[in-house]
Amino acid sequence: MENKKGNITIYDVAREAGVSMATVSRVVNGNPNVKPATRKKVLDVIQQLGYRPNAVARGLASKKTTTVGVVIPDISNPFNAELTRGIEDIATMYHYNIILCNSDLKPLRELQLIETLLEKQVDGLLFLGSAITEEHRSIFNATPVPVVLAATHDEKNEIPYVNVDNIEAAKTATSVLISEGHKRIGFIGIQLTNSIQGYPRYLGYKKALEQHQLPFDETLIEIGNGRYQSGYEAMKKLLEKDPSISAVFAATDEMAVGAIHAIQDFGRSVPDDVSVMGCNNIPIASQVRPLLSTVSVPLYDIGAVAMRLLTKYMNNEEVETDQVILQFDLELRDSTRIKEWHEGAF
Amino acid sequence: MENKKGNITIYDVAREAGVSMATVSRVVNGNPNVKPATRKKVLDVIQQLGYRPNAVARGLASKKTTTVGVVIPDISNPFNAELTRGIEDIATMYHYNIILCNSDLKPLRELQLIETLLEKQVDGLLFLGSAITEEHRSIFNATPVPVVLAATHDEKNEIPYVNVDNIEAAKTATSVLISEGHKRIGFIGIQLTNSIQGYPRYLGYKKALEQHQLPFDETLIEIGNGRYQSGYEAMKKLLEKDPSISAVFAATDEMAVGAIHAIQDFGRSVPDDVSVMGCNNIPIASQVRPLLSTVSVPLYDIGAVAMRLLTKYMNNEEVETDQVILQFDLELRDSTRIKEWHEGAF
DNA sequence: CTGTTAGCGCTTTCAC
DNA sequence: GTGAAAGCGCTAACAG
Repeated sequence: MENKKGNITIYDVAREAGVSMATVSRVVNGNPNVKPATRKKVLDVIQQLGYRPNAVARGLASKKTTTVGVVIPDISNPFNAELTRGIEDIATMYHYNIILCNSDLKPLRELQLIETLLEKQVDGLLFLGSAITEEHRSIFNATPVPVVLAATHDEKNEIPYVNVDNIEAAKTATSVLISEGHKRIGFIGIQLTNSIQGYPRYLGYKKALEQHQLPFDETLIEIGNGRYQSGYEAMKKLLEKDPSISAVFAATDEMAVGAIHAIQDFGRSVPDDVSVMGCNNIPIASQVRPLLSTVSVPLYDIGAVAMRLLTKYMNNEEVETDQVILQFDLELRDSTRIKEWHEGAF
Repeated sequence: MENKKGNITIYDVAREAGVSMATVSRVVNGNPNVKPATRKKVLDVIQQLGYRPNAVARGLASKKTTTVGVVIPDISNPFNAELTRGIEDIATMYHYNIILCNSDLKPLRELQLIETLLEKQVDGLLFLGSAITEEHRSIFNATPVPVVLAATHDEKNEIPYVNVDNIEAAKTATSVLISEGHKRIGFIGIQLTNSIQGYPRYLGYKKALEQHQLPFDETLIEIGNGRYQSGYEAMKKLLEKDPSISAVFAATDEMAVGAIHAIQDFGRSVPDDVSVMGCNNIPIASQVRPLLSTVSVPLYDIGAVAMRLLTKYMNNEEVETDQVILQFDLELRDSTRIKEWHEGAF
C-alpha cells in the first residue's frame, strides 16, 4: 500500500483498475466524460494504492504549474507581510501555490530570482520591491509569463501594477499637520532613491508645504531606512537641531513610532508638544501609546488585487485597466490633535 | 533571439551549437567532462539564444526539484515571519527555493497543503504550526520526503524537530516575577489546546508557582489568542478582577504589550505598579515604552537550524540528533524591576 | 465513454 | 569527451 519509495504512478492505477491511463487522468482531473461506475472503480484503486499525482510530470505535459512566483524584499517587514497575506488569500482562492523569494531589495538578486522563477515555469509573477529598471522590464517583456507589480510602479507603464498614489498620500498626511497650525513640520523619509515610499512621499510632503505657502527647510528633513530604530534616531536629530519642532511626518509607521518614542524620551509629549503622522497603517500603529495617526494604505488589498489581476492574465481574461490605483484613507488617532479632516477644509 | 513564446529548448541549443543534447546538459549542469572549447561554444549559443533551462522538465527527469515546502500558520504574525526569515536565508544559502503555504492553523488545511506540496515533489518539508497529530505523522512516515518540524514538536519523537523548551521558558519568566517579590502573578496564556505556546507555557507558569510555594489561583488566569488585542482585553479583565495584581506573565510579546497598554490605560504604571513579562522577543518588545522584559526565543535560529537540518536529510548526510532544543535567553528590560537574574539566585 | 499514442524538455546510462 | 536513446509521469489530441 504505502511504500517508502518507488512511487506509484498513474500507470499502476490504470493497470490495477483495468482501465487506461487516460481514464485515470480524466478521473483525477474531474473530467465529466467518465462513466460513474468507472470513476468509482478508479477512485477506489487510487485510495487503496495511496496514489498521489505527480505535479511535476503534469506540469511538463500540460505546461501549467498552478504556481505563481512572488519576489518580495523582506517578509519580516510588516509592510510586506501584510501585502503577502493579501496575495496568499487570493492565490488560495484560485488554487494557486506561491513560491516566495526574498530579494532584500538587491537589484542583482531580484533579477536572479526572476530568472529562477521563470525556470520553474511559474504561471505568473508578482513583483514587490522598488520601481523596476530597464533590466527588469526587458525580462518581463520577453517572457510570455504575465507579471504584475504590487505596491510598485512602472514609470513607462508597460508592466501592470497595483498601488496607491504615494505622493498624494504624503501630501494629505502633511496637510493634516499643516491644518493643525504647525509651521515647522519635520519629515522623516526613506532614501530618495527608493521610488515607492522614498521619493514620492518626500515629494508629497514638499507639495503640501508649497500649497500652503510654507517654506521648505532642509534642516527639518531626516532620512531613515523605514524601520523603527532609524525613525528614533532621526527624530532625535530633529529634536536636537530644532527643539521647537512641533510636528513631524514619517514616511512609514515604524519610523513614526520610533519618532514618538524619541519625543517621549526627550521629555516631550505627543501630541501636546509634537504631533506625529505615520504612513501605511500597519498593526503597530494601533499598538502604541498614543495611538498613531496615519495614512491607511490598503496593503492587504494591494496584494489581493494584484493577485486577482494576475489570475486574469493567466486565464487570458479581459482586463479593463493594467494600472490600478487604490484609494488610501486617513486614520486620525491620538498622535495628532486634529480628529477630522477634509480636503480643502481649511 | 527572445521570443514571446515557443520556448527554445536544450535541443535548439544543441542543434545550433552542433553538439548533442547530452553535451548541452553537461555544460548547463557544470559537469567537468566537457572540452573547454566545446563548453565555450555551447555557452555562447545559450547566451545568444537566451536559453533558459526548464526546471520542471529537469525535475521530472532528475527527480529533484531543489524546492522545499513550508507550511506556516500565518505569515503576518511576526513570530512566524521571524522563523521564516531564518528558513529563507539558509534555503538561499543552499540554493533551495521555498513554496510557502499559510495553514491558518486549520488541521484540515494543513493536511491538504502537505498533500499538495508532496504532489509538487518538493525535496523536503518544513512544518510550523501546532503539535502534529496522528494524521500528520502517518503522512510524514509514509513519504520518502524528509520532514522537519520547526517551533513545534512531536510527542512520539518520530519526526525531527527544532524548538526551545517552552515549559522551561515560561517557568523562568515566571520565576523572574516571583523573585521580584510578587505574590499574585497573573498569567495571560494561549488556548491550552495549542501545544506549543499554549499548554507548555501554562505549565511552566504553574511549575514556577509550585516551586516557590505560591498558590495557584484560577482567577489570575486569562486566555487570549496570542495577538495584541487579546492581551489588552485579558489584562483589563485581570485588573477588574483583582486591582491589586502586581505582576503578569504573558505567553507572547504581543499580548504582553497589549497588557502594558491596558495597565497604562487603567491609570497604573509599568513596572512601578505592575511588572510585565513577555515571551519570544519579537521586534515589538523593543518598540514599546517601557521596553518589554521578555524571554528571548531564538526564532530566526529555530528556522535556520530546521532548514539546515532538512538540507542534511535531503543530502542523506549523517545527522547526530533528530531533536534539537535551542537555548532561550532572558531579556530583562524596563517592564520589570529586576535587571539581573540567575537560576536559583534567590 | 474509453483507449492509443505522441510528446512535454531534460537527465542519465551506456557506448564509442 | 561526446552522442544515442530510453525514459521520468502525465496530458492531450485523435480514434473508435
